[in-house]
Amino acid sequence: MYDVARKAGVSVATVSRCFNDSGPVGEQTRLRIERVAEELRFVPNRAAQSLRAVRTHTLGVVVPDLHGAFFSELLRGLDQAARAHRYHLLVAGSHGSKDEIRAALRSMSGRVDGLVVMNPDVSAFTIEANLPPRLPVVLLGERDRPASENLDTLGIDNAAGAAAMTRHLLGLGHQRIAHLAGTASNHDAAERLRAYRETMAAAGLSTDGLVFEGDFTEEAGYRAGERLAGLDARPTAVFAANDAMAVGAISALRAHGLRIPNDVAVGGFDDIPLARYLSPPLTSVHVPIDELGARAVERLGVAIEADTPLPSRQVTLPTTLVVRASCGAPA
Amino acid sequence: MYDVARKAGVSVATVSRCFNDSGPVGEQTRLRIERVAEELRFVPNRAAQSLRAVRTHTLGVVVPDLHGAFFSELLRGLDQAARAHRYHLLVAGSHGSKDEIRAALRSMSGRVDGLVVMNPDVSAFTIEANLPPRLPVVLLGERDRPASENLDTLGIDNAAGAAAMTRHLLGLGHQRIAHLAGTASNHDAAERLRAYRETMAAAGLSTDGLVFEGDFTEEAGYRAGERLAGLDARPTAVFAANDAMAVGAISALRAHGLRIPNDVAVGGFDDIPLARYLSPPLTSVHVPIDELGARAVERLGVAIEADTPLPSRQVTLPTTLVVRASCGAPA
DNA sequence: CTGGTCAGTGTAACCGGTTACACCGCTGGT
DNA sequence: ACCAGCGGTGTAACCGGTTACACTGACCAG
Repeated sequence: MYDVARKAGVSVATVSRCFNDSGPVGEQTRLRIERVAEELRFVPNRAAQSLRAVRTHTLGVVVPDLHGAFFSELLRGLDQAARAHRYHLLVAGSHGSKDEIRAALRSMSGRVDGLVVMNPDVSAFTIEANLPPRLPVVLLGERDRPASENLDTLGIDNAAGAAAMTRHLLGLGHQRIAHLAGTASNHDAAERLRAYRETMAAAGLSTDGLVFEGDFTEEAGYRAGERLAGLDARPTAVFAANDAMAVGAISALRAHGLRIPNDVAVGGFDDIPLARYLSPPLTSVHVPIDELGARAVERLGVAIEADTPLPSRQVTLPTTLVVRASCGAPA
Repeated sequence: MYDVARKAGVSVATVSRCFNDSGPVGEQTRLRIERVAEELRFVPNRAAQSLRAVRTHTLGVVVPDLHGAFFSELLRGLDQAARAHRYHLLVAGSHGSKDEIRAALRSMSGRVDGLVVMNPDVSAFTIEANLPPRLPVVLLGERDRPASENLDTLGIDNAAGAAAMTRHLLGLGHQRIAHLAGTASNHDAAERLRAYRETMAAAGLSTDGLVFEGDFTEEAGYRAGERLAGLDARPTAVFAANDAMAVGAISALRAHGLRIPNDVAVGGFDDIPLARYLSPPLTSVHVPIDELGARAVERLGVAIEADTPLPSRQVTLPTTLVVRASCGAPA
């Protein structure tokens, strides 16, 4: 900037004002500065700007993984909302490791105005300890009540969704309904499993030997599907804790010559965009993923704008059952 | 930091040295500083650090969209590679608009050490004009030769992949092979279409009425599939310019009572992770998406480390045909 | 003619760190 | 006894912008 100022024969203050419309600049001067800036390919240094302005116009996002349809959707929702509020996104994958979350959070300090954190296993306490005191944070799908005022919590109604799916399958006459569980340490996964168990129990049915461990990947779904296909008392329905595992399970069941939904009915969770295009279209529990992102950004935007700590709230978004062909329900 | 220094009874220099191991600090002093820092929840301001150090340990990523399996995979590849090199990721979606690309690029200045840009329609020139002169940039899938020394180009062999797929379908005896084209302005899409046309022509076959416009989405694939199903001289095979459209097309064809691959053979492009789990598993052209990310980060890392402009290169990664069941080839 | 207003501009402090350099006191070799 | 070397520490300049404040000259109302 100093170079631009010198070459244009003005001071840095004038250049700054010219670029930000933050004060009167003579027409001639403005033109001269703009020409020189282009010539020198001057682009303001955002780090310096945010240092001085204390505003970065950037939101940080920390998610366990960048992989898969769910996070892709989430990121899209966040991106859209962020753009609408004129924010940029600084993204980090934490890969579930506490050290990496720590590093990711610390790397955000001073570079973001607010933070969206999805933390499967790490406590809110750990998050706070690695962040500057007054930074607004929205936690996605957190189990515990937030520890401080700056933490806001946004989750989805896992239990209601899982219960609805289980009841739906029960309503179709299924008795042996298997569950492909998600990553054990994950809160969402645990909730879905719990609701499945409770709903089955409420119907007087046992879940012994019907719960298969998984980790939310297609591969885990495939492996579970294979084991399931070989069972003596084969379940007549499968409720996967997410759509990716449902896809994997269907693939394995098909490979074993079983028809969906005739031989085995299948339901998923998340309702990823792809679900409706699968064959058969996948019955799933719709999660308003993009709304999750939109709400998170919204909350942060308000807190940042007002420069006031986030009033600690806990919001749970509803989930809805979306019936398609994979469960064998009549159209 | 000043507060920490005062409370610990030392100067800011000592606090800095303590945090970065950049100089000797007495054992007692170190303990005292660490205790105070934790108490005050002091986290160093990265913006200030990078301003002084001129290093940000962050790579910028500008992609047309954050949505879909392809970008999800790309982001994952970039994230993995970045982590391996101890870099963070600053992500922006450009949404194909020139203004947004401009804004995204300008927002990166001073916040990243290097940049990965995927620019479907915008010229390398536009990119350079909105970036500081010496910033290393890797262009993903760019058409033109880069304009400057700092621009590196990384692409995939679209033509070879599309030709291989077309030849494969021809080899299975198909004559009326339709093509679901990607976004018209997109370079990859154009290349795939061109190679398809040339391969068909080389086999003495016409492509009149066999090319359907699309935009890389499942929905576009579905719509094309519907039109295709209703055709009098229905194509016996479909080559979609990406897997998402293949999925959509399959869904539509199935909805019209057609069997895959018996009635219509289908091939895709990208080989997204899901492809193998579809029913039937999708024949596709494998694109080393994660390697794309890894290579890009690698190149940037070298240029940053050496603090020398990127020797302008143009690298094209090979693509390979992956035959699965959706094309009806014998196992 | 004078004082106030305002467009247009420059000077310098400041944001929050890093680091070159200076300084002090102690140890140990000669 | 003297000086080099080193551990431990402080001072202040610097990174690249923003902005409060001061200043100048033109214009205008009283």
